[in-house]
Amino acid sequence: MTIVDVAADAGVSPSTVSYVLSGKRSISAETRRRVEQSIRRLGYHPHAGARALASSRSNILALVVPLRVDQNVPVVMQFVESAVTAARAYDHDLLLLTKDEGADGLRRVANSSIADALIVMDVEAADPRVPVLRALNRPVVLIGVPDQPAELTCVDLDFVAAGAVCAAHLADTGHREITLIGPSPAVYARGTSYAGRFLKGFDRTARERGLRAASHACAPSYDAVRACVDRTLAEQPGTTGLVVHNEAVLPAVLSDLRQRGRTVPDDMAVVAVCPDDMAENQSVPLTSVAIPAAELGRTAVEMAMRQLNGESYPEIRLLSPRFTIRASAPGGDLGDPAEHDDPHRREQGR
Amino acid sequence: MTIVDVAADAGVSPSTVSYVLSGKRSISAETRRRVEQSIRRLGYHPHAGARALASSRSNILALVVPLRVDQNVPVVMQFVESAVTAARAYDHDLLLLTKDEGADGLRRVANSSIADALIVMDVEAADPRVPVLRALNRPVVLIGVPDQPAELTCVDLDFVAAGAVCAAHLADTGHREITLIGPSPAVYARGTSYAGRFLKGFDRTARERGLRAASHACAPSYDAVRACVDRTLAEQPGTTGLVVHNEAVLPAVLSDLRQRGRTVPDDMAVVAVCPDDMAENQSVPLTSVAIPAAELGRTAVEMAMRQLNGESYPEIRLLSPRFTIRASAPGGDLGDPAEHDDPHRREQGR
DNA sequence: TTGAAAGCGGTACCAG
DNA sequence: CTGGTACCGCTTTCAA
Repeated sequence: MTIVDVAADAGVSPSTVSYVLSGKRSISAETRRRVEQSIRRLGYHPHAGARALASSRSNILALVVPLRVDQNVPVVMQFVESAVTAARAYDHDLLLLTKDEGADGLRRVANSSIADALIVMDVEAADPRVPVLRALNRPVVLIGVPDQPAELTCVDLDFVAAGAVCAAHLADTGHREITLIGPSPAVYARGTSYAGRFLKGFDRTARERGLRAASHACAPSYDAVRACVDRTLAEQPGTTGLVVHNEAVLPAVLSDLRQRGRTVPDDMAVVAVCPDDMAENQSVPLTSVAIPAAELGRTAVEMAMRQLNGESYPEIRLLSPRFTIRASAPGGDLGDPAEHDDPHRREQGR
Repeated sequence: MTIVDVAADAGVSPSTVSYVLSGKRSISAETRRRVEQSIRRLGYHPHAGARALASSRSNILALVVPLRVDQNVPVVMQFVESAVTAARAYDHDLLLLTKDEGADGLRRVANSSIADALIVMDVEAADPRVPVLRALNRPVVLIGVPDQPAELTCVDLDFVAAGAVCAAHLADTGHREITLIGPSPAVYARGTSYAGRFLKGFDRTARERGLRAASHACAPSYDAVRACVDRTLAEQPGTTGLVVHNEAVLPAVLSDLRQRGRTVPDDMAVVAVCPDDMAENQSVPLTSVAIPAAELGRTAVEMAMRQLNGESYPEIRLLSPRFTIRASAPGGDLGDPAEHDDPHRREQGR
């Protein structure tokens, strides 16, 4: 089944079939009808390789994901799902690469023209892949913001704002001493920028609002969580609010608090940074900043497509956090214990 | 940068360069050295489309995954990770498709020669994609076993054996009344075969060992878990052993039991079906049958490659379950309460 | 509005 | 052991 067969069947030339498919020149209604019918009748699908060779477009986007299972699993999945869906809407497919392939993998995929553009997740502050990507001469979209993003398009959640919103909510609802349970030490060690950016927003807002604030990295295990809470209660026993920026330990934190006899939210308010469905499905529904994985995936694909069409110049887009109040850290208007009420609290979102 | 440039640089013909790359005919050491050096110096990467066109091999495997976030998330991720890694070892890349694309997506990818072979996860009993796959005339590997697998290669965990092992362990350690908390009702509704197969092994073994056994589907929410445990305790109050074949609700089950004041394993033994790292990282380490996601991914790729090389005929391969005893349902030799000891217990694995 | 034909960059057959 | 070259199937320019 080639374009020649279709052309013969429809009684036109191959180029006409090609143009019917691509819409790059006008075709009489009658001709189009005949060609489309032949295509359907014969079950014709253009050969991807031939098309890529002739047009220098593969209609494939490479997606580089951190497939290490150490963290973020549901976030990565949601991201990937929305990215493939968005890509299909632009008639593109997604090729999956792992972070392990490193810079060589990027070069291979780009230089062999397997992919038209690259989307790279989990970008670190001084990511060695960044200079390579810049030299690739192909559209690139980074998820996350490296130290030197020059000339590269980036998109990410505005983690500074997210940290600020979490601290502000606790301040608004009367808490005076709060603690951030952050990502695993490994994340800080790798210099993944979101960890530091979130902390920055958290710290700054806590300071501005006159709160006493601490923060601890926390590995994804029950023992690490226990140690982390131990430390919190020892160093800052007056802590009444926890911000958990680490999806993997959410169940552990809630379970640990329960074992200590601390009720959420009465003895300890908890604000999380995680996908909404995860926040809704804990033992206590969690007040949270949503990680907009789906929106990031869709946006990344759109930015890549725009670059492919030459309609875009480098840009760093930070998505505003969406904050949702649930049971684990109610707003002042939800009838929580009056002693924590604060008449000066702000609006819930931003 | 084309093969002609490399040939000129090395002072040989294009075909020689091609043969150096493919190894399909013998090349003198000296020539090979010169060609390889030119390739490196020029940073040459063969054009994937051109290669696919000429050789009718894209070196791409299509992987169809259930990207709905409703469940299985870590399992799918692990599977995908090991599949990409295995594919790279065979010099192939992975194209990601979602189940949503359905039969049309399979036809598109196969007929346009984007992919050389297809690996399809989450296959249902009467999956409408199965006949389509059979007609595709390309290598296919199914993860899961449909009702009519004729002519198609399948690989999966031996869920019948897995269900049997779980029930047997509880029987071996003295339990007389046990309950299976199964997958979400949606999974049964879709007719995903693993649910029924596990139940079959569980039921049969329970019967053989003279146990009283019940089973309930369970949606992935705290409420559903609570209802499920309520029902278990109401209908069969003597239940002392739970088998949980539903990764999503594991934390909820443990948390619910704790809230009811039931200690694991003393008041209630728990056996899970889940990946090992998940079993190890619950509030109580879980005795479990491992879901061998990584092994499945690797095996699926190997089976696909073997078919591509014409070295294989249709086969259904069921991986034997690997059972690991941890704290939530100790073996008789682990010093658990003596009243549950059973001198006739068998070996732990199979 | 349509057709003819020259590539796109490899592969693999046919020669030598 | 190596070279020459006819394709692979589609896109796109040039002509009509």
